[in-house]
Amino acid sequence: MGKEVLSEETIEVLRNPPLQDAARTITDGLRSHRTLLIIGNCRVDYQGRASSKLKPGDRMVIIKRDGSVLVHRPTGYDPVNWQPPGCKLQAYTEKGNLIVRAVRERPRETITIQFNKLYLLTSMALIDRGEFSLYASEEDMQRAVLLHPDLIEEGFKPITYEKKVEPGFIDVYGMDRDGRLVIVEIKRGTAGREAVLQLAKYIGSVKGEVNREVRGILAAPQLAKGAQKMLITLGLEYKRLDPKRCAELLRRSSVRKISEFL
Amino acid sequence: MGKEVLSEETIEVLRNPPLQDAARTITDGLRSHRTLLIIGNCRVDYQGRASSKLKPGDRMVIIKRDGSVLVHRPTGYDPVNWQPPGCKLQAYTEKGNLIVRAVRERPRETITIQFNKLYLLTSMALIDRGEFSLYASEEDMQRAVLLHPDLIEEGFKPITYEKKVEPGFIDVYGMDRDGRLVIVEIKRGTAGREAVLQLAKYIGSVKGEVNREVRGILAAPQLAKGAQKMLITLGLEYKRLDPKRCAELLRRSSVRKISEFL
DNA sequence: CGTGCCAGGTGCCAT
DNA sequence: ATGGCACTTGGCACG
Repeated sequence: MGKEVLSEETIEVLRNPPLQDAARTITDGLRSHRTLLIIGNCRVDYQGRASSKLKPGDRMVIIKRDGSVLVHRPTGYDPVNWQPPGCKLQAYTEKGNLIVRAVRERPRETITIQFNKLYLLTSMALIDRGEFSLYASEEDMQRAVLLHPDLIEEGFKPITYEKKVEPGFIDVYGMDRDGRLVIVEIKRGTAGREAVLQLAKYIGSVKGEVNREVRGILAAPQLAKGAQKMLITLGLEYKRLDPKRCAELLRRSSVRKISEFL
Repeated sequence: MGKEVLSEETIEVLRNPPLQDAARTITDGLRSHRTLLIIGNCRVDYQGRASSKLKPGDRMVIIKRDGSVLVHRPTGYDPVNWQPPGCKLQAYTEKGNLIVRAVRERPRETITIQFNKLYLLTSMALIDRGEFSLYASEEDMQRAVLLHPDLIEEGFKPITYEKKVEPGFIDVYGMDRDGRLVIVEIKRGTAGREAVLQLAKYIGSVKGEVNREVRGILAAPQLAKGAQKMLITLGLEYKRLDPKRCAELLRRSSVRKISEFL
């Protein structure tokens, strides 16, 4: 797989450009579907499902090649104004201002950005084919196990989750098909010796309370080398549990609240 | 009111900077709470409520002065990775890469951005005190109803708004021309089954308290198909209410404070 | 297409 | 801190 590097020519930077020049560069950029970044002082109007007015201030405007538009203030996670992908754009000067207008059909919405000064204009041909993967959180995996106990083993029946014992909280606490107590420790990533130790501590604690056999199962996508040895030594078990599969299972189920399970 | 213009010195632009220089500029920028814009080739890791991996590609990273972080790909409305305001940041080089790490406590979440090449680095002191106003929100609709109760029906008299009952808050609570209690639930978009359910819950709660007839009216611009059926089944009513029209009515009236109505 | 449902939702305001 | 809920929610899956 070759590394792709952007050549210098594919990124154009104008500092404090005259608005006329800016309009031309933006129009060119829009035509060739480049990514545009406009930083300057502007006001913004929005008309659509709702409507809004934003008085002048310094903002960053991102125009992506799929036609999405983001207007960002210097604070906050959310864009103050925006347009989702697929809208039609135009840029021009009018009465000494640079106007950028983005129109979306269905629903009909318009945002109009009016710059009186540009600090920076960047027109870029960014290349991004990097794969993105999102994995479930440990909480999600816990939910999945409660919802589908067979993920641990056939006949497993959860009794509680996050059960408090002396050393901490047991992820899932239940019973196997033969009525033996089972403690499940879930890890989202590769489970190391530390996880095994954690599980062992819980088992010790529970054994001290109930005085009968207690099984311990470490559920994780992968087991570190040293961890396997340790598991065997301590008489504990391992069950492969894939975060991605857990996430899929949850997506299919409509149960959201963890408290609805038991 | 004087117009504020950013002086040229308050915006620093580095093109294709060595990563060492970039790390220094970013660290300085973080300390002085400037807005940072980093464009380059990077991979991103996220660990927190969930976890994610993003393989290398060209991205735009915005670091705002409140500690929010946005990683944007060249397409899409959403940032591929992010951190809400208030997180702790650091930047440094390691093995020839520029690392930017943003950590949030409660919930503990970390994103790590690893650049192998920067195309552009901008450090800015943006000034934005422009007021933002949004019209035709659900709050506007509520205000409009309080100001012009006839929007619901002739003779409707509001008693309270945002009345707290067991399951939540009643948007508008009042009485019809015949002295029957009325609960109004307002939605600014198409009202679905969920909205009907919400209304039904409030009615149940109020009926349990007052032991007399209670009408329920769902006010929204549109009713989803399944919702209509459900409304009829539950003996509830629908009143068309347009957010834009509400905003219009408010503009004509000069009453702004919602507390001045009752 | 509309309708429903999830999101690393985020944000705002209440107790 | 937790709860309730709106959002120009946006996004996706599904009938």
